Amino acid sequence: MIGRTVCTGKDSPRAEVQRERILCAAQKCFIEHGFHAASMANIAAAAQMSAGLMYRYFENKSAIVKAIVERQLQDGRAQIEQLHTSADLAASILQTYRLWLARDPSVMNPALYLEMSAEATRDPQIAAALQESDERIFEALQAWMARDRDDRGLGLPPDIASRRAHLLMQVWNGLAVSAVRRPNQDPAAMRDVIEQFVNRLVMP
Amino acid sequence: MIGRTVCTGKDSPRAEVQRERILCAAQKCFIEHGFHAASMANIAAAAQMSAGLMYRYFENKSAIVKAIVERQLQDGRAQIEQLHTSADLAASILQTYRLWLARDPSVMNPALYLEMSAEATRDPQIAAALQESDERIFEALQAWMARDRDDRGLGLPPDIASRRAHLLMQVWNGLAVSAVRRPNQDPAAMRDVIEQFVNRLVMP
Amino acid sequence: MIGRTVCTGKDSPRAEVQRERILCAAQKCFIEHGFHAASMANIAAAAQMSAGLMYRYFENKSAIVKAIVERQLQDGRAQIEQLHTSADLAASILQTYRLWLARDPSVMNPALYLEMSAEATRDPQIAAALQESDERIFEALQAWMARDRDDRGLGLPPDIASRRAHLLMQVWNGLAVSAVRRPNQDPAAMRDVIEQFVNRLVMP
Amino acid sequence: MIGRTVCTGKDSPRAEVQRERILCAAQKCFIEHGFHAASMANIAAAAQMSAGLMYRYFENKSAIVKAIVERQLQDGRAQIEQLHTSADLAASILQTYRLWLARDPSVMNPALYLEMSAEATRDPQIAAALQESDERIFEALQAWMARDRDDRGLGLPPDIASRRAHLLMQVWNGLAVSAVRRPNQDPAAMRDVIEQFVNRLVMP
DNA sequence: CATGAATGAGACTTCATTCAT
DNA sequence: CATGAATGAAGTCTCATTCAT
Repeated sequence: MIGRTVCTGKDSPRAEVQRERILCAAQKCFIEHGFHAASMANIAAAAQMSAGLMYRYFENKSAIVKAIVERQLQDGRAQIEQLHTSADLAASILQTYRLWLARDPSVMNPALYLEMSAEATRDPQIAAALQESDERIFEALQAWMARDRDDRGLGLPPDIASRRAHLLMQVWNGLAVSAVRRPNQDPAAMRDVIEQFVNRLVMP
Repeated sequence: MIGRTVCTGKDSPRAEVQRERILCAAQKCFIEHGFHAASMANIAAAAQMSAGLMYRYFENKSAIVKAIVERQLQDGRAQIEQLHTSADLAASILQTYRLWLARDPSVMNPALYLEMSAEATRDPQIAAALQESDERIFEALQAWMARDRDDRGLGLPPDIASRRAHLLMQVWNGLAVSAVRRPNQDPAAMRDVIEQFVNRLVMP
Repeated sequence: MIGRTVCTGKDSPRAEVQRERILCAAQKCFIEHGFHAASMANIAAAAQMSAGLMYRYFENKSAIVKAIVERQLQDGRAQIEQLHTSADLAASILQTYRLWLARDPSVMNPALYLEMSAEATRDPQIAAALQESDERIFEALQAWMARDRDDRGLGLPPDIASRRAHLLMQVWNGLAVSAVRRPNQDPAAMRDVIEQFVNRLVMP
Repeated sequence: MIGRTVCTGKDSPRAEVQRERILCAAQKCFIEHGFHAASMANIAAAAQMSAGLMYRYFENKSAIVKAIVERQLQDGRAQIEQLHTSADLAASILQTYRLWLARDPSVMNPALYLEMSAEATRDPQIAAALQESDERIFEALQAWMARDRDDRGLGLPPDIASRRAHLLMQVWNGLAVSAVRRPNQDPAAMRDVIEQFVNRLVMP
């Protein structure tokens, strides 16, 4: 212990790397099998480690689920933020939809999004996490819509901004459902739908 | 046995009644626990019958899930049909949303809707059922929007009708997600959102 | 259901027989391996049934342990009762000690007796069961010692009866410990010890 | 390395200190959780060292258990020896009982005493250790009772000394059981019981 | 000397499914 | 037709022990 720099413990970089491996594997398994059907053994195999080892980094399976939920929410918020920082809202939404259809692993997975939403009706912790995240999204969208056009906002009156933020969230959610239910849909077919919608959404 | 009408077999009315009991119980259990966490024993208890008996009417648990999925799709289509037979589209959508928030058991359950949508990414049969149902919904909506106003339609040109049918479906899906993720939302708060959306949706 | 007498459920004779099988097996395993080291698989094998089936009759392993504890306490009380209904107390105690040394399965097992006593320091439910049982034993002994000699008692004054009841319990416990720790002891060697003790115990 | 006394190996003072730490921790854990339920991780944490390190000083968990058993036997013998070196036997026994009830960590722990006695029926090594220790205790007690009163003995004839030594051991064991099973007993309530017993025990 | 990450066996428990009654 | 007892596989989780660092 003396004169030697050890680097262990639950906060060590090593531990962080392991947690990361587990979460990557878990995400893959949850997408493939769902939260309940994916087993700890599945995840361990995907993470190339023994099942027991995972319990060094996560208290139990539920903790892994929670962590994945948290991640998905983050990924979702990241995608939403791109919307109102992009010059072309319609193109941005369409791109999101494309990534969902392509099951791009670097963005929120829409199937997980639905599954964790359903799970929220059974698990209060998940429900709370989702609500909080949705709240943050809504506020960010509304703020952006109400902000001055000079300040990269839409310059809408607050009450209209609120309604449109809500509507945008519904459509965003709806597209996530669509991406899951109609995975072979040609995203181009949605281009006009989205453009028309956006045209009216941003209309003063 | 003489003078008595024997009425057995899988298509007897009795069998139909039993299947019905099982499906009612299953729906309740699936809503409460999810497809995977609900056990055959749970369902049997809810249906007030033995677990073994259920296998006389359904090949296995998966068959019950499939049947519930079919039912939910039917319930969903029934709700959608109400939309374009109603005089007031906005009120009708809002009412749908209200029922979802109230977890009214006589209509499609939005949590199940999300869960089975997620499940569709894993089960091709479910995926096919969903796609077909969505297709039918889309066509009905588009037909209604394209039909003459004299004939209780919206009288929109076909390409516009198509886009707006798509958009309506996204919003409908989005509201289902909302009903699950924000179960304590005051439905009245959505009234203006929906009305504004509908105003533009039905605009010639 | 109609016109047929079914006999199932958790209170059926069948269930009682199964519970008995499980408890017999469990007792054997607990004696052989101890409460913790005996596994549900051990018990299932000894009971010649699958491990899962045991959960139809007992909620969990702990419930089996509790049931065995309860049984042992009953067996112990039965042995104690024999003491003061017998004409020859010393012979009766010696016989108890003999049975313990012989590991006679029809009487309280002294090793289990010690193990469950130790377990009582960790499990409040077990502790409560033991205390209650000890209380009943003490009161029975004291009552017997205080009862008139005409009424098959020892005719001792209450305070003396109380002290001697306590002392008898200590020796009884001590012999149980002895039976476990010195299993090869010749019981005859204890005859005089017990007789001398009893002579003075019953002295007016 | 010149001029420095290297002091390693299994017999170094350092090693002895480590073993001591481990045993202290193990005793605490065994008392708290029992031999089986206490984990090596528990013990390591209590000893403030890594789990792996313990294997440098003990071959395995069983070796630690054995060492603790030896310790308890030593502690027990130390308490017994106090009995026949004390002027007042009854007071000495009562004091022992008091310390047991108080769970004083500096004396033999009665719960461990019971647990290891039970374990002796499963583990021949433990059984042998216990028998040998009991033998030594018995002989010491008997010798004391047979020794001349001038030589701080009781001056009893050998055969009587033998019987009374046995009886004393039963009562001693019985009090250990009592301390475990009736932890809330007021020790003063046992005073008269013990005094009466001792009066007759030491009677010529 | 010391760590704690890693493993593999095994513990408890649940559950879909079958089948004798 | 109906039961629920029974099984076996599988799931979650724990833990003694080893070993690279």
